[in-house]
Amino acid sequence: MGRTRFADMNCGIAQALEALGDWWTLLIVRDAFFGVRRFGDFEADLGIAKNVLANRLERLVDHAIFEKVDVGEAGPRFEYRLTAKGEALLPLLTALRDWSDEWVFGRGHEPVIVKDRRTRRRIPKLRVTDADGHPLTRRDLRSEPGPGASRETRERLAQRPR
Amino acid sequence: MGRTRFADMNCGIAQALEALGDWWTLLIVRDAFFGVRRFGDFEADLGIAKNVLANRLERLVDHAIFEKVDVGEAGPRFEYRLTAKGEALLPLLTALRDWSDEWVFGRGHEPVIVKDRRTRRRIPKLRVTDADGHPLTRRDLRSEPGPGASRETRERLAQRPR
DNA sequence: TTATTTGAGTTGCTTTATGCAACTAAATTT
DNA sequence: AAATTTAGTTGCATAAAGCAACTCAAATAA
Repeated sequence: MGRTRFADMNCGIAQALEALGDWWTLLIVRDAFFGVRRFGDFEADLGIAKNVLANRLERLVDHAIFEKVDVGEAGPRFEYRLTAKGEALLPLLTALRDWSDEWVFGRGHEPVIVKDRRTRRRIPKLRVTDADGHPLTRRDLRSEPGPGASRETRERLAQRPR
Repeated sequence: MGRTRFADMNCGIAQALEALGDWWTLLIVRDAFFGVRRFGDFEADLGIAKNVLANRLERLVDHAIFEKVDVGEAGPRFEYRLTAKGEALLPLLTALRDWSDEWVFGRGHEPVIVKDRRTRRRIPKLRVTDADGHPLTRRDLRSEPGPGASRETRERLAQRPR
């Protein structure tokens, strides 16, 4: 039967997890954001098994998050580079780090601080806000079916208009 | 040996994935944001196996993302409720949805649209910005060791000051 | 009062994933 | 020609996920 995949779920979160939810995948993407590009560098930095790394990189290329480039130097030499779709994961990685900086390590115990290269000031934490920039919580939100909603999505949202 | 765990990595992203990175976990949290609270409701909504659901709920309670409450109605009846730490995952879920709305479904094909309950206006997409609200990309950022940085983290950031 | 139903799991078995070590292959350097 | 480097593949052991059947406690129905 294999593991249940989320690819046919009519939900953005499920779709993102289908591409990114395997063990190791987001740490590989994190490394790419730090500038890692080569198979051997991912391997050394993460301590991941070669076969698992090869599988994850293949999947990331299939999902057009990475692009595999032959840099034809000497012997088999490739680079895995972030595409625009991959670079667009910056808010996701930031949300992960924000959350554990606050709730796992605690304020004042962050291992890494991310700053604006120009101004050298910390970047503010991501917040969900209304159109005027006022912070919102789960209870302030209302989910409605969008143009791509399936019948199931419509029914579910009708039942649970929260 | 068991699967490599990320708990001892000195990195916020790794810590978040340690708590949230198992298959199904973030879909369970998503359901909780939609108001699901009972074992049977998670099960029916997700189509997840009972034993896997029980394991994920236990882990989420261990990580203080859910709180297990005996609502003592009739027979064994419990609710799994989001804690403050769990509610703080809103930006993460939003980042996941934002990303696939744009890069998987495409604009105009979103299955679900999230609005401000009061104003009925869509909530803006999350963006990583500088202190003045100007959008930043990966290349505009610089990671520095924080107060909780280990020696390894310091060395790594010194080598790769990107 | 016994039988049935409901919610919330647990147990056992099968199939995938992951971890680990050894091996391959192409091009380069010694 | 032999050794090295990079990027894998293959084979085997263990852990995780899927599935069905079973448990257990309390309420409800017959």
